[in-house]
Amino acid sequence: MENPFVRKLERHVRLAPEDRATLVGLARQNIRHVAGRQDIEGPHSDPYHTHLILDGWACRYKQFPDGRRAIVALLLPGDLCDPFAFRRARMDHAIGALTPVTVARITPEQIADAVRGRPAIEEGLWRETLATTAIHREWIASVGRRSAIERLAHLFCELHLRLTWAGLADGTSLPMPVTQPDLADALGQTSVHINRTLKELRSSGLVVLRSRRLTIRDLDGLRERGLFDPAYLLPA
Amino acid sequence: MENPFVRKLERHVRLAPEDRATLVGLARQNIRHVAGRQDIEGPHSDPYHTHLILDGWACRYKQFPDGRRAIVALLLPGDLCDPFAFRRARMDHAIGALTPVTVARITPEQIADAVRGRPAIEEGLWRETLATTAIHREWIASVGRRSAIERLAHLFCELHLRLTWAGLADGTSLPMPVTQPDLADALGQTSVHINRTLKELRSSGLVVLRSRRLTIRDLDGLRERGLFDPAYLLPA
DNA sequence: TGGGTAAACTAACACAGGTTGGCGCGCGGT
DNA sequence: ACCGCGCGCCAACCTGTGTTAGTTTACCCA
Repeated sequence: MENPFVRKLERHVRLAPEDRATLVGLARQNIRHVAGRQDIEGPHSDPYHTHLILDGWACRYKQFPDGRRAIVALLLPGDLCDPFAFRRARMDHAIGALTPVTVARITPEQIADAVRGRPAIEEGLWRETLATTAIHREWIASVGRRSAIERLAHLFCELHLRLTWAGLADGTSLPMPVTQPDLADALGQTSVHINRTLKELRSSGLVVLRSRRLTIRDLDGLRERGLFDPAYLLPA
Repeated sequence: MENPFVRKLERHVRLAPEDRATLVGLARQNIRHVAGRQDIEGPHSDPYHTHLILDGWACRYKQFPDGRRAIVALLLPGDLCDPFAFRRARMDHAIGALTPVTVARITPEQIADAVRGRPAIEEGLWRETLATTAIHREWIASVGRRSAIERLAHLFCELHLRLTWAGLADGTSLPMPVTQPDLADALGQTSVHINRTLKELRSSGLVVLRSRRLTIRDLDGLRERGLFDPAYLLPA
């Protein structure tokens, strides 16, 4: 069973065995467990470490004074939060655990060491960063111009691919350990409407979501419903 | 009258005179003019050059098969599109001119040359890139959780600061050379509703938008209305 | 095995924002 | 000076999604 982090980087670059060993080393030190619903990094903190998600799901979110919450990114196992973030000090948002989460805390020095003399790793981290930006752009388009059902279908398609590449999906069935209010905050809707939309996706025979697991019944249909084009996720 | 590009980088790092000269040099070669409503970079192109906006406004946008358009970023004078994008080949979106635009086309080699031996420039480009990501996150939060009037107020506040830092705002009055349908596509609404919202902002005495120029009548009020916290735009 | 609790689910109603269609101004071109 | 047309603007109507207020289900712990 291979490391999701290594698997994901290998989509972008060819890694030598020593590259792989270096990466696995990063993922073994400084392990920390965070309970579900707890912050991994507070909203105004001054982060020093980068976090590598080893297990569980987390999110970046912004919270408004009146309590409204916007989830601006989902962080899955193998995702690295801001490998180069040490260049910017103050957090303008927070990182929270959606489920119980295991992370490795990595220092800027460790990253610098891992990158030094290992161009493949640097290139891989770079491409991951660019892919993350592409996901941000797609989310803006989604929340701005997709309907409720398109948005949900699109998100499911994205997560299907991301989890597949991390080695965490079982063909067409994937873990989905988040609540409906979480999905609502990620898609800019209410949990009530997420529920309605889920029902519609189910009754159209596209997906089934049960006991924290999503099963895609009709992948092509789902992609069509969500106007999903995987181009934005693909490596160059 | 100083270069907006140089001004913006100087918000992040201290530049030596030779740094400045290098940057000004980048902005002088390979000038290209693009008419309004034309693409600077097509939706599936394989870009080689980075574009530095010298004059006019542009945007990144995604277009759906049925014609819906989502503007996912606004590019103002002094903005550099993807300084490091040469690492990723295929465009998953397009870059279009909203007004007539003047750009400098910059090759990866030129960027590498400018960065070599000039750590301040590299650091500055980095921070600009991180700031861009922060803007993306804020837009996701905006479209996801802000109401129509909050969204528009927030965008105006953001543009006010960005243009001020580029040296293009006149105190509390700024150029706003985009149409209402453009604003609608940027904020995930319809132009009709943008118009309604604009009227509301006007009648509350917050802003006036006339002949492509926005005048902010009550900056504090506008920021409050848009739940605007400039933290996400600030350098570390 | 039951009781507490968080999440899933639903129905009824409310409203923000979308849709359609139309009017008129202002500006660029001839 | 006139024409054309994109854009700003507006009104009436419509609908997708939000709101409120539950009931039901599933699961954890005593």
